Amino acid sequence: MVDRRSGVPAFRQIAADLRQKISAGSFAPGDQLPSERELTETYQASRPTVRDAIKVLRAEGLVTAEHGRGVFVRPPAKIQRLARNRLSRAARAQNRGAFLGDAHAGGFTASTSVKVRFEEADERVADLLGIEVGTEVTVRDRVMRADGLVVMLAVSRLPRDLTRGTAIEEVNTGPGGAYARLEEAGHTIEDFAEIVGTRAPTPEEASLMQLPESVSLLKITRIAFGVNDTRLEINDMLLDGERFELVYTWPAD
Amino acid sequence: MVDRRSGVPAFRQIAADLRQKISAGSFAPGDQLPSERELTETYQASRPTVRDAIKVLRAEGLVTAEHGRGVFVRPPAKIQRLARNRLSRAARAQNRGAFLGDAHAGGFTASTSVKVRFEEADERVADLLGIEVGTEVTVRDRVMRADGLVVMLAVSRLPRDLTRGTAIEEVNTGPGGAYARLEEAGHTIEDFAEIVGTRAPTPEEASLMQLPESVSLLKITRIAFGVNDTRLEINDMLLDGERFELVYTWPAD
DNA sequence: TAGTGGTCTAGACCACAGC
DNA sequence: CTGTGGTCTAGACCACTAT
Repeated sequence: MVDRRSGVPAFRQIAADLRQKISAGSFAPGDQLPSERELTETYQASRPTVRDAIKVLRAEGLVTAEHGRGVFVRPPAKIQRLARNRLSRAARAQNRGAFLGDAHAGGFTASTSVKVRFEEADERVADLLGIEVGTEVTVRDRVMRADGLVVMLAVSRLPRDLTRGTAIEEVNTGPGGAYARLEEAGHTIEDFAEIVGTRAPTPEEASLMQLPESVSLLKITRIAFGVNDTRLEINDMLLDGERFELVYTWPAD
Repeated sequence: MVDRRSGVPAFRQIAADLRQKISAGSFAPGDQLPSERELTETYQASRPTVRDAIKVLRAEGLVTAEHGRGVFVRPPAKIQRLARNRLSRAARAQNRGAFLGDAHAGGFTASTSVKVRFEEADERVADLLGIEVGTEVTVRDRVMRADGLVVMLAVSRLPRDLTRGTAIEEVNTGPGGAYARLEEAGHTIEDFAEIVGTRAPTPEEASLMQLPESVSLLKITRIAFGVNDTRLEINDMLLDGERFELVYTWPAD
């Protein structure tokens, strides 16, 4: 039950006990936990105290609560590793864009929905692309799904001068994706940079990606460099932090 | 103060109002918020409701609560970018290990505390280091501080065969850090790989890093490769996700 | 000592899911 | 309809900080 004299708050003891039962397999992935009212009996605690315990487990991503249904043990996320060589020309030559290449490697079926629009560069975009604020940019707004679930949001922006007359302004960019079209148009990609951070999802992102609000997102900004430090594209990506790992490799000098 | 008929929970309305006041500057960084008892008066809500609102702001990293003192507005996080060239031999030649090199670049004063111990490789460690389970490994357990605040936890493990008789088994590894000692001992580092993910902190990590429990951590596993795909070191690092961004660059094939 | 946040209780009513 | 989680109340006592 709960040791009232231990100095450890009751809700933490309850959380620890439930956590242990989950990892020991007493509650299997997908199982429903006892209802909050039942747990008040089990642990001889009030309902807010039991709820505080469940809040801890939710923040850890171990369980999800579904209003009107119950609290369920989340299946452990299948980690999908995204390696930097997903951007290789070899992969493009096999007709795949970056995400479809990942899907191929990860063994899941992928689909994307794309919207193309045009906008004027704001300060951040202008700075990253090395252009003037207000310059027209082509925006490709993509939602990636794996086995039907939304796993990634990506917004890429290119100076419109680079995309005019190419399939980059179409929903379907054709074999090899936008990078292949860029290089066909004579804009060779010399280097990539990725800036990786993490943040909590906005409520809209949480519902779109069907995530509990407590899960954190991996935020990646990729910059594609051309010759002479020109910037060809920036791509802002958001991934479910529990489902993805990123792998980077480089030679030691 | 709180619109009871809007359908929006009271604690979210209160959180939104306080958030707005913070971003508008009514409460400046470092300022103390009104006490929970005062806020119950202001918003005509019970104390648990007010506390739920504050919990939201804590989860967002906007405020911190200090027991017995009050709730304070957190200074906005200064993003520190860690670039892959932090591991260059050039930086080591300037007498700095990776973290102190970062500190130098970031303009903050850094300190570390180190504990060295020895243990037998568990399954994960053995797999990553390419050794047998149970092989003795040297463990360097480090806590990094910047301007006094804990910003990073790092645990690196090396096969003990590589470290015997070197300063890697000492608390102070000497100029250039453990990587410099490895190379002096003839173990040239050929490549690095980093696996980047994110997760919630355990309660212990949260208190050690003085973070709200709901903030997410960047989790990095670095592998240092020697010749012929041998593994020289694995380094498990945890960083405050709000304060750090990682930068990786590579040529486009 | 007074004021602060941390924890906890024993209820209440609501919204949602499923039979 | 019943059972679930979501929200909320009006208190209470404790632990910590500062004076």
